[in-house]
Amino acid sequence: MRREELLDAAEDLLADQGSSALTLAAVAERAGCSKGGLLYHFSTKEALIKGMVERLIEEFDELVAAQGHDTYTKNYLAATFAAVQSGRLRRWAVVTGASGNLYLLAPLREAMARWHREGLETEPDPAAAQIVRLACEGLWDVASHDPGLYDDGRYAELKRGLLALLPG
Amino acid sequence: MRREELLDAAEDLLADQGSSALTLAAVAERAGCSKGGLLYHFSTKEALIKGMVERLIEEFDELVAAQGHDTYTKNYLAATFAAVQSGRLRRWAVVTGASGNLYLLAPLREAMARWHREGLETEPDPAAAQIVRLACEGLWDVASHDPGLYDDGRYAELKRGLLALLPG
DNA sequence: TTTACTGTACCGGCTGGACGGTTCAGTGGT
DNA sequence: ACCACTGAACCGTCCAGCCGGTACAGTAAA
Repeated sequence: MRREELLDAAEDLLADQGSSALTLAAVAERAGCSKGGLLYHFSTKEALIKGMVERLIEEFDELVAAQGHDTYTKNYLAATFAAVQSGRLRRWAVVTGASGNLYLLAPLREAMARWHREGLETEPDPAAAQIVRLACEGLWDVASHDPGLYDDGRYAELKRGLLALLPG
Repeated sequence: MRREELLDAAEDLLADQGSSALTLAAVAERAGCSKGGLLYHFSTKEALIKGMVERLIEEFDELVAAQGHDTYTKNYLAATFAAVQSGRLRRWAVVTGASGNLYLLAPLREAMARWHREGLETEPDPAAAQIVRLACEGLWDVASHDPGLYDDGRYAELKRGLLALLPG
């Protein structure tokens, strides 16, 4: 399926050249196909961006669900580290791609609202859970702007520190 | 001085219409002046964006310095809450404005790298300080995408919770 | 097993419009 | 006389979306 490769190409472009580099021609070239081929899969530029946003949300939700802990926060924590360390879910790239029109960003904002509320009140220590989730958010942000800040050892240490804040 | 108003207008536009709304004509109109007047102060669009980025960094650094705590992390925490709750420093808007060309974003990335390293190792509990700073980062992010998530009471509670993680 | 047809996937040239940036002759307050 | 603009005209570039075409795989009647 060429669709995924086109989304990857768009994210590549955003990640290493910024949002003004996201033109249909550039995406097509990066993916090794023609503009017409790109427009066959995504009939407008907006559709392409929507595609990136939806994929990001779906994949992260799946990643959270795939963790085997007993609270949403712990799963969220594990998923965040998995996403950030693998570098596969480039959230910042997608956000900047969608930042042109706010309604393209709306699904992501809704998802974020969900990620920071889901199951919060039923957790053993809601205040700690909230802090951990915010730190995860911050980690994602910092890691995309300053990739060299943490190495694997630092990540592991940080993860232990965050888990220690959570009861159980 | 019209300069500040022009920067405000640009941020307004970014905050409530997204980055593609940032055109010279739109900024001028929003600020209530002409395109010529805008170009009198900022001779190119890049200069305007650079202006926003520099102002954001300077104002936040001043805000941190203006707090009276005994560690950088505590000052950073207090400054973040002040910035987020007042809504005056619209970091997200500035970031999206600058996300078109990565070199415009570079000063902000350097500033972030600094904010997450400065004085970290000399603090009483570096691991806790790191978590608190990441949570601040996350708070800034979440607050800009989901402004309704926290009210004043929640902010106060969260701030107490974060301060409690720091020794002293 | 040839022919005719259908749908899918993809190509690439073209154009209309928007936008950044420039210039310049005013204007009004100080 | 100078600063801080105004307002409008203008230009060149860039780019999204359109559209006419191509290649090919499957399929099914004759």
